[in-house]
Amino acid sequence: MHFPSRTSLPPIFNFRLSFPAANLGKAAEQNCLALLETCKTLPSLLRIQTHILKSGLDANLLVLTKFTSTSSVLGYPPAHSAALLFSPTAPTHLYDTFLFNTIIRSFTESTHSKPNAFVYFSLMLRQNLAPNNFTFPFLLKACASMQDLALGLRLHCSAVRFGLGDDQFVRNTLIHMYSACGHTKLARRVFDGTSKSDCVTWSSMISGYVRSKSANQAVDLFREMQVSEVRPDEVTIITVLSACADIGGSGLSKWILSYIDRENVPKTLSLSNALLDMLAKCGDVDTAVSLFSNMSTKTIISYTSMITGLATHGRGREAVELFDEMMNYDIIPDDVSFIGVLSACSHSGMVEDGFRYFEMMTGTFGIEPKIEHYGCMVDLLTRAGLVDRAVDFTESMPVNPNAVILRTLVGACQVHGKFDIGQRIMKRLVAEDPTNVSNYVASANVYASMCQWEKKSDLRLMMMDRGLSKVPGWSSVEISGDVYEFVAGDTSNPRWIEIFQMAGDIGRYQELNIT
DNA sequence: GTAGGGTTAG
Repeated sequence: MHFPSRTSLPPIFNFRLSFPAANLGKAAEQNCLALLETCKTLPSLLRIQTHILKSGLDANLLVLTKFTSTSSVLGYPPAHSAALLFSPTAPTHLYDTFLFNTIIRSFTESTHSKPNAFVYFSLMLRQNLAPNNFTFPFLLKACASMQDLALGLRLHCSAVRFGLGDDQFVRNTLIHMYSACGHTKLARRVFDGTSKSDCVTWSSMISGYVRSKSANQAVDLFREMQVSEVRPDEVTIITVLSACADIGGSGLSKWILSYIDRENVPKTLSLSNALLDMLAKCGDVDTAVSLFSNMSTKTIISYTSMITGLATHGRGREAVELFDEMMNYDIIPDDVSFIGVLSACSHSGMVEDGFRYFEMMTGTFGIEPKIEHYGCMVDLLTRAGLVDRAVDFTESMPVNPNAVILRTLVGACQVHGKFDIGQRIMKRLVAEDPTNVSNYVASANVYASMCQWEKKSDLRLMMMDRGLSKVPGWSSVEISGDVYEFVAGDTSNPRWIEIFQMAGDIGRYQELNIT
């Protein structure tokens, strides 16, 4: 049988097979090999492959090598390379959709070899094997995590061509794929075209809205779901909880809390984590703390949510203590938890502690700092009034500062009267992203505090010249359970009088220091 | 052997 060369593959799926360099520890690798030695049949090999993948190791190279080295059992010819598994001399009667699906899934579950899934998809098509309703969800999921919309669209077409466009699993994964690629509208189109929606269909679309920062739409859709026949499950509730966390509406969060009690939604680890985060983000830190202390198992996510929650409410000392407690329980901190602890230091003026944790991150845990971590450090220094040190730090960073960091610096220069440095960074900021309005606003504030009104209006002209306008800041209030968004002077909402009164009340409470 | 979920600087 003629076997296609890589170059004759359809160009849309023309990926090159690639394997990451050995990314297993030596002990783990030995362990895998020992396990693989015990396989004698294809099903046992597949079982062990699944086991290895579930243990979080990117073991595809090992597994595929094993496919070839167990050739006497499986009937494959010996080969040195995994890519030769499907060599021209391999007995093609062993090829079936199930085998390809298994290989495709193993690649989609790996961290560094996802594109290989598409190589095998191409090979599968070339063998005239029809993909089934298991194949597309695997591929679409890989597509979603690679955020490759073009590829996703082609897969969608392909699924339709194979008569799987209406399959429930395929449709649900399509919704996820489109929203993961940032196209909520396309996701919604698939959602609206679904004749029979199940719980996953609704949850996928709701989480799509949460992902695109449209929490209100997520909640609206959840309300629609309740009218429909479909019952939400634990995952749906977790998704709605994260929408509540984004909105910050306390009535909504109270409602969801009573819903969880009423419907006896089991308080699993994931649900408790989502609940904890929602409570902390909605300002109910004390309830979050008591929930956290009552949790029987706590993961790195539980700790990070709690640390971040404490940090944003100025309880930096407690956040730092919790971080240390976490390490005492042998939970290894990750990059996200370091963002939490660094921001705790920053919000509570703990400069030296911040530097200690920053060094611990690289020194003890070998975590490469990301731009967010550098951002925390710049924030830490500027909040403490150490503007010069912040500027030096920015210049010594191995990565270029992004607009967020530059805006932080410009703001600090304005507050602390470092106008000359401020102006220098300002120019860089506007050059960095000339379409971002907040860059001009940050710069205009510096000129304003220097009373250089002409320069400020020059900036304004430059913005108009480039077709930019300042987006008004909007606020939101909650009146009897509904969250209303409004801008200054906005009377378009039928309840604007109440909104204004409440906004006024909030202002007075602040003046009187009542919360 | 399939799909959706919880933590990320200002």
